[in-house]
Amino acid sequence: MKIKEVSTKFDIPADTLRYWEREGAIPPVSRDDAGYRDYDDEDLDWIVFAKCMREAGVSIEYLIEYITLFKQGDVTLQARKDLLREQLGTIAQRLHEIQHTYDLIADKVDNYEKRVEGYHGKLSR
Amino acid sequence: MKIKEVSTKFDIPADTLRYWEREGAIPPVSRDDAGYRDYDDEDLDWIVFAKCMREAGVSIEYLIEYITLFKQGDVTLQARKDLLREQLGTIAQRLHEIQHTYDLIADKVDNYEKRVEGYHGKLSR
DNA sequence: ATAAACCTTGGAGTCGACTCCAAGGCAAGC
DNA sequence: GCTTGCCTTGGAGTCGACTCCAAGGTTTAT
Repeated sequence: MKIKEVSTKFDIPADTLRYWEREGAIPPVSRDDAGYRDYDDEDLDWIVFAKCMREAGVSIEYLIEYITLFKQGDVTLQARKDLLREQLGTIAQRLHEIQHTYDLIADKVDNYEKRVEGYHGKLSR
Repeated sequence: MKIKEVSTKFDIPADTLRYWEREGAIPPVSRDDAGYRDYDDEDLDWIVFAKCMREAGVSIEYLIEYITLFKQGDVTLQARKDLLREQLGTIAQRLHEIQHTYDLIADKVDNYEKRVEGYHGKLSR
């Protein structure tokens, strides 16, 4: 799968895919004879992983750290687990914050609902 | 309440509080005789609102838009409601993305849990 | 009345994460 | 074999959101 297809499929700019790889936020991608990126299933899994993490607000730096450990093999299993667990905590917290904001705004919208009605009532009288 | 107290109370750098105000992401803050910011309850409410929104990933630009409408009074009630509702949608989406990532990582951690056990088992044999 | 600890503004600097070239190689259709 | 369209790299540029001065005013404690 060439870079443009991947870009379209996951809705991530090709430049960003290259950037992630350059930085080491995903492992090096397979290449064809011409030196073109040719993503296999494993590469795609990493893209999905990186995309999810980025959406959840995990920094590139964290991803790099994770990949660095990954490249060192099974010796780093524990370390990777710890890293992920730490992220899990951060994400849980973020989740609660956003949940909280969601409730707050939902409430505000409700209030506006009423006020807008009242306002129109006044105008039409 | 002076800026440093507010900064400590809400754990937001004073520079950021000034920045938000400069940009118009919150309305102008009350001042004392010396020209020092002296946050009243209403000002604090705006800080809380801005903080929540920022944590939920809402851009400064959106906040400015909201404040701009707010300053124009009741004529913009409907517009403000629409704006908030739009944000609500975006935040809901973000919430689901993060939830999804949370589940994914929780799963991954579980797997690591097992693999780490196996790894240790091998070593001690 | 002087030092320490606040505060002000305007403007410059930083940082993370892209995003956009330029210069050149490869590939498919006409 | 030439055009069109994709691909490569390295490096520069952008953008949002802070973050950090410098120069100067105020307040408080000693």
